[in-house]
Order: sequence, then C-alpha cells, then structure tokens
Amino acid sequence: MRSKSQNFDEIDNKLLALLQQDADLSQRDLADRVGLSQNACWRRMSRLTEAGILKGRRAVVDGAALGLDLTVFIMIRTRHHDDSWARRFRARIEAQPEIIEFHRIGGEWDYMAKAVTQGMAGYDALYKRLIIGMDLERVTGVFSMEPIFEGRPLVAPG
Amino acid sequence: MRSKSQNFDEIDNKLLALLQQDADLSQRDLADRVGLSQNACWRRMSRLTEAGILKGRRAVVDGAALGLDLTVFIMIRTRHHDDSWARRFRARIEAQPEIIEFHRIGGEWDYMAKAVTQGMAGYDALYKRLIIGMDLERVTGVFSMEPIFEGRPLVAPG
DNA sequence: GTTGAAACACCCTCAAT
DNA sequence: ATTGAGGGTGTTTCAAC
Repeated sequence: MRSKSQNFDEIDNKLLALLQQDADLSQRDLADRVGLSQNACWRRMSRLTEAGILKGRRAVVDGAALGLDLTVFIMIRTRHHDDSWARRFRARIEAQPEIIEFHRIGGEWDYMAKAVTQGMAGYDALYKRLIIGMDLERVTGVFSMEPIFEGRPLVAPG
Repeated sequence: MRSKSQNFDEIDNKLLALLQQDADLSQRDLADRVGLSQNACWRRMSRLTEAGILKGRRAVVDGAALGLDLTVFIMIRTRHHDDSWARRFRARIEAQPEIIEFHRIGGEWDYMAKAVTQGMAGYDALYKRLIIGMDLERVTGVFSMEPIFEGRPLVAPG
C-alpha cells in the first residue's frame, strides 16, 4: 500500500487540500473540518511541514484587478542548443515580469512560457522584448480565451 | 499616469510581490522591507484586501514529495461544439484531480489542460480516464522536461 | 505619514486522560 | 487519540503626534 510507505493517510490529504484552497483557516476550523482535535491537527501540520510537504504560504492576488487580463502560453523553438545560449535565454525570460511560469518541454517545441499581460498590447510589448537578438526559430502565442480554472490543489493519488 | 488611476503605488506593488512570495512574513518584517511603520503597512494590506486585490492565502505543497513528479500540458481538439457536449467535457475534466489548470484556447487546439501526475504511468492512466467516450479529434501531451520556474508573482506594470 | 500601548485572538506547548 | 489550561506571539485597534 503506497499510502503506508509515504506515511500519510486520508486526513493528511484532506488537510493538504484544505490548506491549498485557503491557508487562512484557523487551527480550530481545520481541526473541525478534518474531524480531529485542534491539538492532533496541529501535530499533523507540523509533521507535514517538517517532511517538506508543506512548503509555506503565498498570497493570492487578483490579476484582473491589476489590469492583467490576458493569459497566454508562448511556445518557442530555438536554433541554438548550446549552454551559453540557453543561459542567456533564461536570463532574458527571467527579466520579463509578465512570465510567471517557464518550462523546457519535449516535442516539436523547445520551451513554453506562461505569461499574464495587460491585454494584447501588453503581450505585443512582451513579445518584442522577448525575441530581440535571440535568433529564435519560431514563436507562437496560444491565447487563453477563457481560463476555466487555475491553481487547483495537488492531491496525492489514493 | 496609470498608477494614479489605479490608486496604488510602488509600495503597494512591493507589498503584493512580497506576500505572493511568502505570506508568512510577519507584519513587522513586511513593514521593515517596504520601509513603512507596522501600522501604515497594515492599513495598506487592509486596503488591498478590501479592494479585492488580495484574495487570500494558499499553502504551497511540494508535488514531488507526494510523488507528483511529471508536469504535462494536454492539448485537445474536439469534434463537438455544442453547449451540452462542452458541459459534459468540463465535468469530465473537473473529475480528474491531476488536472490543476484548464483553459479554452484559441488557435489550432480547443482546450489546454495542465496536469501533474505520478510519472508517465500516472499520465497514461489520466489520459485513458479523460478520453473515454468523449469522441475527441486529437489529444497530445506536451511534457515538461524541466519546470524552470512556476508561480511567479503577478506584478502591476509600471 | 509616525510611535506606543492596550485588547484580543490565535498559536503552541504541556499536563492529564 | 482526547480535553483543558497557560504563556507567548502577532494582529488589530486606538490615541496622540
């Protein structure tokens, strides 16, 4: 049984799911919702934190309220496959605050970046900053017409 | 000046960035880092919360510690474009806990899902659960070979 | 904007069961 | 595993500048 080897059970999973949805829940609320005493619940959180599973909390901000209303996935294919170019490219990517996620990927593209911009004008500005002098083979923006959901909690398979 | 029309300044931006990176910072630490008194800093957080910009906090969990070590973006093209099919499809997607993000997208694909699975076997299982009976035209997994960064803070453009 | 202080809630620990 | 209780810490509010 895998849950045994990982040393956690359904209650831990529920705890993790709850905290990923709302880390402002008080110990009392948490304890109530998982059906444990406040004390036992706190011990579990401690264990999960020490095990490195709970890594901290982050504030959630409303992008739209900041004018960041367009989500776009940028697919990139490069002509260069040496280390020094890759480092330069990563630095370029990191310098773009609109890019909130970045992966090296398999398949017909080399990289994928997720960006959130102020409309299409914001994307265009980002695009120009991104490509200049990088000699990319191909770049295409895949636009989110409707972000149906984001940020769902990670849950350990049963 | 746009920052004036949005009624917030550099300090608010710094506050939001800090909280998005670590919401466990105490009011004292926060205040120190933005160069404000604890009191003034707290008032700003209040304003940002009431304005709906700060929407809460979420716990961050280490996926790898749960065995969730493979990130994959699933591109989907469908043959159906009516409402009732779309609703059925969304319900199917929502029933898959590995899928943590889901967009309707423009371009040559209709939907994109981001999933985190226990290796390739986990992806294969998800894939089968996903497609059965949905009559999709085309589905392809774009695998993250290396998630270079994720979860960067949203920042309002200057 | 600032400091300082008080009221309060919550967290964490401990003791006992 | 549970309850209950204490001390300590941080948050929130308020008064005065």
